[in-house]
Amino acid sequence: MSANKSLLKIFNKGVSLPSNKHEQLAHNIVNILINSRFAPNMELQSLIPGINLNVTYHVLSSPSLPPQSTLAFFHFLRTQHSPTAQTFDLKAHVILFSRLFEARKFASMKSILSNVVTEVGIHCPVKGIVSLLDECDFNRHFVEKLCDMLFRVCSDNRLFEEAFGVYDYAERKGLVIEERSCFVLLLALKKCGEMELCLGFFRRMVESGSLEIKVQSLTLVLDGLCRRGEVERAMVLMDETTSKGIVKPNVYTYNTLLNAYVGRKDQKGVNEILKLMEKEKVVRSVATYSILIQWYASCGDFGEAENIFEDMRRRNIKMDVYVYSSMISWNCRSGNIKRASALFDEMCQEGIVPNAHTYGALIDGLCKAGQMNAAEILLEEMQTKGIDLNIVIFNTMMDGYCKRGMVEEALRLQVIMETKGIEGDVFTYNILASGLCKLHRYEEAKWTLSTMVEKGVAPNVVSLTTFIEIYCKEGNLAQAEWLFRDMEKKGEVPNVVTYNTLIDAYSKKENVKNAHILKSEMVEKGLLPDVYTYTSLIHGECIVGRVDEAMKLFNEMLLKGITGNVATYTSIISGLSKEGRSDEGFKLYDEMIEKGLTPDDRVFTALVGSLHNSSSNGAMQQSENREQK
DNA sequence: ATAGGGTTAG
Repeated sequence: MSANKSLLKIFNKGVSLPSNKHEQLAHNIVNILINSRFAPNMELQSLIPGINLNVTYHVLSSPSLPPQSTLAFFHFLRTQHSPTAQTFDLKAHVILFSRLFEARKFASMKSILSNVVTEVGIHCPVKGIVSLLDECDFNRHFVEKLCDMLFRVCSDNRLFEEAFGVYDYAERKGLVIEERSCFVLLLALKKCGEMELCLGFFRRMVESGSLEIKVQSLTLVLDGLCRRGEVERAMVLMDETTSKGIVKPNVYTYNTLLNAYVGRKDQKGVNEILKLMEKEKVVRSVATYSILIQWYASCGDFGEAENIFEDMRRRNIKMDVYVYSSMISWNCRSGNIKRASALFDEMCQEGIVPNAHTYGALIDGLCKAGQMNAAEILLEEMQTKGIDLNIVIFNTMMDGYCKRGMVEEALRLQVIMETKGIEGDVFTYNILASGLCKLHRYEEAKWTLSTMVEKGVAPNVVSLTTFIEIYCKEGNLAQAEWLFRDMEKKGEVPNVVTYNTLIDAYSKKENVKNAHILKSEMVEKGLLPDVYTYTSLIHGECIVGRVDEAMKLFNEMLLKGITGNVATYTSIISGLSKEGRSDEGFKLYDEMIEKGLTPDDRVFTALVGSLHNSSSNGAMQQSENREQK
């Protein structure tokens, strides 16, 4: 009711006299609308040329017209083009909003507001609406609601400047923006990666004092910080807000922080959160257990991961598709495909429906184990169950084929994928290129990597490293080195693998000097040499006959806590054998067995060969003893 | 409303 009083006030402002004529026309229109049961008709259409803004204001604010008809009239104006005058503007919108507000038609209000805010034709719609609200003496509840809605619409449309403007206005006028709306802004800011703004706004929310901060808002901000690696800042923020009793963290909050610490392998942090949860008597959820499984599995402690899983059963925690997918994935990664498959069957029996992630994990496991037939069966099962094959599944299958040298099958899948309307991504092209490279089909590999650029897919470090690898394999180290340096100029950062690729190439070309230079360079850049770096260098030193240098590198590697793999031992044992140092060779062979590594033929050949060069017969004796075992 | 799961190069 009081909204109508205000309407007349707005209406009178800036209306040029005489308005009688306009008033009369408005009156006629209202009558036509009422008589036509509020549906615009031909008669109304004929009046269009006479309608101007003043007429519109009158019609929209007419108390005798029900809000539904006001809305109908508004839509009618939008679809008609007047040859003589503008028929509606921001002010008309605001009048309409006040009518819709009266009728509590909030959904219509919001959708029209959203159109206004995003419409290209209107200059500064948000500022315009705010100043209209400011100038006119509207019902306070209406202004508050419209501000809240405007704020939310701006947030939804990522118009952050405007949203802040509305918030400033509301704050100045003492109007309340709902917490839920603030949450929408926080969410949008986080999604856009605007974490500083997000955090800043959260602080404003806290400082406003008039808002009851919900735990969801806090958790969202903490998660945003954690995802940027700023767990410490997140912890400080949680301390600040919880110690003042502003908001109480729940299991989601703790899971967020726990997950962040797990992600950075921070044992102390993990323990701290678990302790806090216990202290605050926050009960662990399925997600908490899921994160703990991740924690133990990523530390390589699969036994403890299984224990957690069993513990969940004992505690009657309801399992879900996340826990099973994670367990399946970890079992696949640790090479236990049987267990992974059993878990898959088990979840189905328990009525937990596997989704694309679950299938993805198992298919990847099967592909990596070389069981392409089983993977194909699962792929078909997905289709019969109506689970959409996504690009990750296709990439996984393609990689499986490539790893087995079945590039044609991978290419066939690429075609199927494209006919399904899924365009290849950077993974697809990298997988195909490396598959071709493995088969020494370098021209096709290069062609694949060039095609991706034409298709608008930006190459990443992996693509460029593969390119470098191709040049290396072709024996064109100059071109490889050029691409490597050019990559840095382009702002792409070479990683450990990139360096390893070149180091390996130089080592194999017996240019150990350059290989060492690259190793120093990567260390300078803060990249940590890994088992591949050392293996390449050791191999390089061995083939140029500097076995002592190789041994030095080998010990340096162990000192850094890096364990050698089959290739490392093979290289060093071969190197020692060639020099006839069979005692040392056998010693390393034992070490290798102790570490659970399976030696391949090359190791045996080398060791047997070493005996011919060896002056020690003890070694021969040892070897015979071994064979008896 | 906020948290947890699957893919790539040596």
